[in-house]
Amino acid sequence: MFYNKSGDNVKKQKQILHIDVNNAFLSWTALDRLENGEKIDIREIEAVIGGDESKRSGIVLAKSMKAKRRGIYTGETLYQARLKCPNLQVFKGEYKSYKKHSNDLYQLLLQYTEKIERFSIDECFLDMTEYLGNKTLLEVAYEINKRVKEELKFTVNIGVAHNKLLAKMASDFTKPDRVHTLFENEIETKMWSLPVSELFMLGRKTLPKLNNYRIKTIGDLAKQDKEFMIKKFGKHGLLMWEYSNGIDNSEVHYKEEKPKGIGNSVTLPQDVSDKEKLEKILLTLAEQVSFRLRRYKMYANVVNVQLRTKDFKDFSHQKKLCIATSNTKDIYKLAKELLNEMYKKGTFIRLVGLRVDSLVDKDEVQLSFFSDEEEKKQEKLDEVVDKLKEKYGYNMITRAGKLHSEEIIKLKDV
DNA sequence: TCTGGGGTCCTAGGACCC
DNA sequence: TCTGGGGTCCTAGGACCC
Repeated sequence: MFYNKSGDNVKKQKQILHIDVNNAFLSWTALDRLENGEKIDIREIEAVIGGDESKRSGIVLAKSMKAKRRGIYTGETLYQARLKCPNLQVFKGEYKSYKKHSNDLYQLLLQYTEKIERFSIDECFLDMTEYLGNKTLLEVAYEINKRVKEELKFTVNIGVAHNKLLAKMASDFTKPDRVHTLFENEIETKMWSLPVSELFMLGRKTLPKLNNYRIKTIGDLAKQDKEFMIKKFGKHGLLMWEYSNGIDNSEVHYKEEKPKGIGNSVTLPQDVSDKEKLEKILLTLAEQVSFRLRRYKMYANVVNVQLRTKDFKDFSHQKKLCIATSNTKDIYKLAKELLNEMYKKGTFIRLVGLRVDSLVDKDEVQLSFFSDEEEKKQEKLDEVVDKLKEKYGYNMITRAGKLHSEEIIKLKDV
């Protein structure tokens, strides 16, 4: 606690940085290629990282600055991107490599503060409040920006502010390789003139609703009556109103958190209307999901199955398990039930998803005295299979039952 | 549209209980 | 009964993020 001139308690202002890797997947792929002796730096040409069109996942995951200047944006189809840019070069990504580069960045940032929240694979929040020493927040930002460039060979944008929201908004200003401040006295000049769609947590569904109320800029939103926003948009309305006014009291969550749910889903190479096939796919997904669950040493209480039809309609059903479990067989059994109750014969399915929710730590669960022999046997089986998977790689070990679905969906490394 | 996959959080309605 | 009101749990769906 600190004191102002009148002797009142005032909370010390937080000193926050938001680090955002520029065109992360593309930059990191560029580095890997250069390392392998390739001559062309794909950051310097019209290039994107894209999904696999033959697997019906042909979308843009990241783009170079040159591709961006052609109007290509993340999430659009490769087909659309090629129309805008006929010479576009498309490259595949490698998740493992991204993880490594992300860790390299994290290790460098740890030299400045331990209070780092890994917001995604390419974004971090730093709470520098207690770690500035005799430097200013801005000086640290420039130092990090320079060191990342020199030592890690990619560039970052850094937002400098007194809360996470403003730091995040700031890092999104002009790109790449820039440091931007967004302090309270700069909100009006730097943020309020932006289109309201630029505000964090304001998505494509909310934009037209706001436009209906003649709200076009973040400033327009900030000047709305708070109660009006709550009345029209509920909690989300309050959140948007606060964000537009630069209000955010959330902390930097630097302690590693356990997941609240774990899920895997797969877009099928062809639409499927055969329930037996869907069940096989569910078994494959159940193996994947429960393997990840066991790796976290957690149990699930809820199983959720998602289906997407060929015309892109999503359905999901979920159900509580009788007892929390991480058992492949138990999770698959309930998933199959859910599929059976929701699948209408003859419907063409494009995507199948399986996720587990309401996760609890394994050692916080009361072990049942009556867990029967069959259950113990299943646990042992999972344990043995998991060990083999850890040793020889996830895809080396399969169950007989799902062999057929392996022909349909090829698993990636977990 | 030739439209990914992994998450978190919120809302609304129904069941059930007091 | 021509039936109140509030709390909690469960489920389905949707919005948003990277």
